Amino acid sequence: MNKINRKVEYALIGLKHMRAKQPGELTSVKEIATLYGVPFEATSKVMQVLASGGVIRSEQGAHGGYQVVRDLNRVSLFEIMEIVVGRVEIAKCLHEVENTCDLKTTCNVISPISSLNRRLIDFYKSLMVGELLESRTSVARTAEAHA
Amino acid sequence: MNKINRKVEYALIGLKHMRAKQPGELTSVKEIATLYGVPFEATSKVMQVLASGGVIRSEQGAHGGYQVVRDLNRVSLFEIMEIVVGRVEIAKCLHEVENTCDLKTTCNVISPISSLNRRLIDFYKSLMVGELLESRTSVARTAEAHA
DNA sequence: GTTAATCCCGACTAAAAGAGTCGGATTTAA
DNA sequence: TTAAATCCGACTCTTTTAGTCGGGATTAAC
Repeated sequence: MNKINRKVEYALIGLKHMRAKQPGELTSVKEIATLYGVPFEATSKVMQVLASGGVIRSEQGAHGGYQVVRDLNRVSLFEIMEIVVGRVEIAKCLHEVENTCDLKTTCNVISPISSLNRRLIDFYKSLMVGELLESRTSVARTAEAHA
Repeated sequence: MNKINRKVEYALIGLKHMRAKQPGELTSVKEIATLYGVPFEATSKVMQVLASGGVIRSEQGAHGGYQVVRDLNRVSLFEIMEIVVGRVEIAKCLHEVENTCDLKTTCNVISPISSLNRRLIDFYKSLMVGELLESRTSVARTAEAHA
């Protein structure tokens, strides 16, 4: 529970890497995959989604690649999560469309859960990716060699 | 992703129900199960865990049941989650014991992720169950009949 | 002391979500 | 034309989540 999605992780890895580049410089998925040891196809798909979400842009063809186009200090983790994994919702009963929870009429915690959901979203919205990627905690037990 | 565990949900349902009772009054799992339509066995197990965690206490035998023993305004959601689902950790690479992430040496986002994890924990720690269970949001689209 | 209601506990099965792979298509610099 | 890259859908494998089952232990009521 509460585990961060692998996709979000790949997104962060990619964003952190691309962010350090010169303006206009492109990064291929291959570059990211070999450098950080992440699976090529999976990472590739995440980049595509980030591109369609407008956070990065792609250039096709040989010598193509990706590049960050938005100011990551103004992109929240919430936005990344919505782009990469879809709706950020803590419980099924909050889902408008396919309302799958069958406790609806009897449940006594819809309000608390929906409240929790709102606060969690606020938390993620307040967290800017740029700032997050800069964090350098002393607790990281293993070196971040390529940072 | 980010979905709240069913177990946590049952815990909240049970706690909210028991909290409204007279001091000393016991609640059986059957009562909760029939009232809110939650599965008996699953809910039962959650209550046992909550009891072993010291949030509620159990009385065995006929006319037995559970009862809240701690001030829920001083019990954080973090505590409940740790009791009910175990370690609150956002990524495998943060897990000391079974360190399953194989990107460790190359990963460039350990610090950000561990930072995120800490903030999320702080968020959950700051959220008191008592206060949460009182929330009555206007957005709850379906009535909470038995509240 | 028997019964019925309750908590207690481990093992099991089924369903859903997560993670990754594969095949092939499209685009474009060289 | 070729090679390097993005693009995309379908598929499998694994892990997690959710729930069930069978039986055991405790205790109030009769």
